[in-house]
Amino acid sequence: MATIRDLARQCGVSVATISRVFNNPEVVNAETRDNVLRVAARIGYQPNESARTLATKKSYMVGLIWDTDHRRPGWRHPFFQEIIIGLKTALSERGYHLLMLATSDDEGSHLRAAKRHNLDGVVFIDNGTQDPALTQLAESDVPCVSLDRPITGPRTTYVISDNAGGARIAVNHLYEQGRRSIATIAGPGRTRPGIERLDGYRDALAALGLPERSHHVVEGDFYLAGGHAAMRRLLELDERPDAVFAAGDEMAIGAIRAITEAGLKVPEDIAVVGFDDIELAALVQPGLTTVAQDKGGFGTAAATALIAMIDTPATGSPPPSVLPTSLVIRGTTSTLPRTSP
Amino acid sequence: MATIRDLARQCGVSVATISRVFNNPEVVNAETRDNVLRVAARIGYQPNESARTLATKKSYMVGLIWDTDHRRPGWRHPFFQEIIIGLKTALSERGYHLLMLATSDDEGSHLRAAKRHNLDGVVFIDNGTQDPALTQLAESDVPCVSLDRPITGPRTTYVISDNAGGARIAVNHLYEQGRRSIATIAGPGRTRPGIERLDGYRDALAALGLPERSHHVVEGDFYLAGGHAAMRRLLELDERPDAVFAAGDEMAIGAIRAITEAGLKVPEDIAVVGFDDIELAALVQPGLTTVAQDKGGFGTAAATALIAMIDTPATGSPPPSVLPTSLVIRGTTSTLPRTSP
DNA sequence: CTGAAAGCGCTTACAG
DNA sequence: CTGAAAGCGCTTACAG
Repeated sequence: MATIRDLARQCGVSVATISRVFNNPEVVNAETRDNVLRVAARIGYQPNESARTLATKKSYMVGLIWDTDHRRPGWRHPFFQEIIIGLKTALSERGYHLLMLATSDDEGSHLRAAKRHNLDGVVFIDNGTQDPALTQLAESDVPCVSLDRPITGPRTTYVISDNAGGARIAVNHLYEQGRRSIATIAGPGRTRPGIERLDGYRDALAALGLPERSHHVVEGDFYLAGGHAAMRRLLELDERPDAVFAAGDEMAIGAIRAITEAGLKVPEDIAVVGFDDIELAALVQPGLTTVAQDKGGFGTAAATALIAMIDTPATGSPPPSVLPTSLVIRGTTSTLPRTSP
Repeated sequence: MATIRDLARQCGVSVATISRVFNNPEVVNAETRDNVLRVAARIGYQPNESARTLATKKSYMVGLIWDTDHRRPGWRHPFFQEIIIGLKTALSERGYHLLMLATSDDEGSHLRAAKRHNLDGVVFIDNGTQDPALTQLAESDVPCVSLDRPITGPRTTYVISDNAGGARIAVNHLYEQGRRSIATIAGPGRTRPGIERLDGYRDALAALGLPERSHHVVEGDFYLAGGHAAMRRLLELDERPDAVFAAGDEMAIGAIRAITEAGLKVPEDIAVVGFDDIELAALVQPGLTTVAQDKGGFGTAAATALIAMIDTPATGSPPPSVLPTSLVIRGTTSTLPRTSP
């Protein structure tokens, strides 16, 4: 590997000039600059990032904390792949790379890992726990962006979907389809999306003048089995709902299965709306009507917020990004002719 | 951040001794060592990775090249998430981190990016193209592991599933279920898995003494729509098959849809076996019998091969890893009572 | 077992 | 616009 010294020698200039050509080109004489660039290309010179980071304290690397512990199945969510890609793409447009941190790096101290590697920022995907290592990181001076979980700190913000708004859209849609007995399979009460989607459901019912029946609210776990179990409980009610808003697509699919097993039809007997718009939603039959989250938007918003904090040291914490959701209407709420794939 | 100099001062030793405590502990006096460790913990010292990398040329970082270009939908494959997690996990157990490289970093020269960042190795996920930047990297002295695509170089190896073996298992299983007219929806002929799975299908037919009918082989694209279209062609044949081996789960699901639309039943009229065992395979109804790939195994095998090359400079290219596949029997080939989720 | 010193490849005031 | 020099925080022969 050619070093800055080699290049300087070949160009007959000092290493300082070489450095300027790459970091502050407008300050060097055009002719010298062009020559340096030409020679650099010829001998394949490129600055060593470690040396650069050591000198500048800037690594152009953003850490990603993504807890993939087997014991917590949350990471299986098909969203993460799209979120990470969105993040990676948005970051790399600004010249940053993504460093995936080992889960229990440095005795679980993510902050230490961030310092060791001179990370310019960190983004973390909610792991559903109140991990003290994440809190410590959020409270530090390292720019942080949290996905899907509100968390605060001097240079910390978060990105989240408009969960309540999405839930309202879902309920309103069911109402427009003529449904008047709308139940919900909620997410776990300890998760932010679980809470907010339930709030939105309640708000929508109230706004529509529909009574809220406590037995029409059952809690699931965001997974298929939980949705299935929750639906069975709803089916046992005397006052059977004619529609269900499930706070997650997997639960919605579990619910549909329970409905079908009970000999009822979707959407004729019970209409179903999910939340997320996972790939599967379009593939099941009938297709699942659902509230789509802007997966790519998570990555873009996170990258934007992070880079704002990185580039402007004076910036404290930008306001959280609340991503709009949108309704995707498919077969589970509408009896229009089904389309072929 | 405390530096090695601070720590040395507080311990009353030289920086060389501090360095040894962390890199070569057995060579320093036990008492001194314990004291250094104690003080280090107290003041929160930890070595700066950039400085360390600059001095040693070893970054403990492995690059991941994962082409997520929108124009190529291949990256949507739900496998990648599991593969990446397996890789990350296996790597971090050995102290390595994963750096996700921007797709078109440095004018597409991944080799340059690897050099700049002092990467110890690189793994790349097949993007389905003959990317010259990948070839260049494979031919360099940088340890490389390719996933799902054979590629060679002085310090390059790859990990791939036993595609032909998996295809044979699938066909044999259909045979055991009494099927004698077994068609296949093959993967694209330009992809390695596509070719190998077709070979396995042919081998199995020959071994079973079944005739191979050319019109029973149709090519798909690994996606649902392709599987659907391919199946429609098979259904138009005079000699309709009683079983189909689809070289990918999404194609299998597309095929099932086509069969259902034609008013036929799975598995009664036509049994179906897929390949991959994506999450969806267990969620569709009836469940999809399929040849499971060892997703986690990709990551583990890649990490093992890479670290062997990194740790032993004398090592050339380890032999490729061929991961065993296994049959997962579900409803599309068996009419046993369906289980609830 | 330990220390002084050189070196890794950059950047950046400071002079000119 | 350019160069000499110090410095970023480590590691590692080389002596002792």
